[in-house]
Amino acid sequence: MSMPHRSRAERRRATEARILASARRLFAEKGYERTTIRAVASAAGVDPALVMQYFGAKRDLFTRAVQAVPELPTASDADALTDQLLTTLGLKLGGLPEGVLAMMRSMLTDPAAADQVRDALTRQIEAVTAAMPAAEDPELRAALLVSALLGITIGHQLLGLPPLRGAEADRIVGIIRPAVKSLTASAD
Amino acid sequence: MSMPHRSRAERRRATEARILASARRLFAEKGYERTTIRAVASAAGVDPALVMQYFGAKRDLFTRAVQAVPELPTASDADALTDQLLTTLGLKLGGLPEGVLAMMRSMLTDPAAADQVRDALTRQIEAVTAAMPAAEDPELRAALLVSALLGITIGHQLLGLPPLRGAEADRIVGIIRPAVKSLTASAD
DNA sequence: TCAGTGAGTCAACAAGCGTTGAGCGAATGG
DNA sequence: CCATTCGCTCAACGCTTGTTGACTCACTGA
Repeated sequence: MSMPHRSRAERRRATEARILASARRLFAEKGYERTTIRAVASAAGVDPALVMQYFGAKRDLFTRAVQAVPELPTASDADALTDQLLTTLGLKLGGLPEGVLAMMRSMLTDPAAADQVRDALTRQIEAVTAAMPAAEDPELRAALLVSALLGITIGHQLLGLPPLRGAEADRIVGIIRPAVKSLTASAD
Repeated sequence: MSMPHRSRAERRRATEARILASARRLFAEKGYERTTIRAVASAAGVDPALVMQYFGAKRDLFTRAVQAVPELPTASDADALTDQLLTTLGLKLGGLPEGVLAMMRSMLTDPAAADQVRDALTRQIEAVTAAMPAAEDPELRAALLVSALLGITIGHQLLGLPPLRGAEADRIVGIIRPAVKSLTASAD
């Protein structure tokens, strides 16, 4: 059934990956505080002490579990910007990676996660500001736009708001896109 | 200096109120899990056991601390609806009550808080849906609208996103209101 | 074959948590 | 003035948590 004989290094990397995957899943599901090392270990079929041995401390495990997907290239025109926003916040391409969900889940109750999200969103806001034609208050408008999309992501992926829960991403994007475009354009 | 002689009942109600206020502040600041009974008691200048004696259990204290402000009357026309939405999500009238902030702070990591927020938002969504002219997908549009405003509230009150942090509510409302109105109207 | 490495387990620690029951001491009311 | 109530504290409980050090034992490489 299983792979017959793997080298020690292979097995080690496999267990480490299994632990990391369990950690990501649980962090995304329950957040930092309510996820215990014991639960991660048990989900990975391993002793709690091994988790510490491989990752050092719970905080380090969390850091490893949520370390960001590579930054998207800065969009130049409004259409590309819209797509970038929708993708970054997981409204396209079948949801967000579990690590990002874990970070979002913990951002309101864990200061470290809050800092990380704040930084990421600030970068997004700067990109949107730069790509925005000379409207009044471009920074504020960009921040409001990004926050609004964040809220939709939360309602959809983290809170499971009934009408959003069942809706496919395409229908959501279909409704949002024109609104986003009208906000990034200079007209109000 | 202080009130000279208060009755026993008065003093008791005063301490109970002090405990509840401390609980609200800490729950709003740190969320359910990271707020300890000991911290609440210490902030209220009181022994932890007294908190239990007055409120029964930590969960009950939380319930008391976040019990909702009275529901707003359902708006009939689009303008009133917009105002109601902006007010409910704390974007008008100088921020949200601390109990609501506490509920929001905990909604991603505490299942009970999540349920309560989901219910409150669902009611809001139903109100918006009902008040919306016959557009396509009114429920989905309403849910997206409410989620977007929720996101703005989070970015503003809970995350403290730099460009939103300094902005007064009036400027934010000034930018949002036309967008909300254009979304609640039937045109897309 | 055999010392040695290293993956993984076991048992325990200290700290912090929610929660409890007994007790103190001042205000109360007759 | 005395017995009682009651707001409040004290000290401790049982439990869970992150974390650690010693141990086991299968596999490695010479």
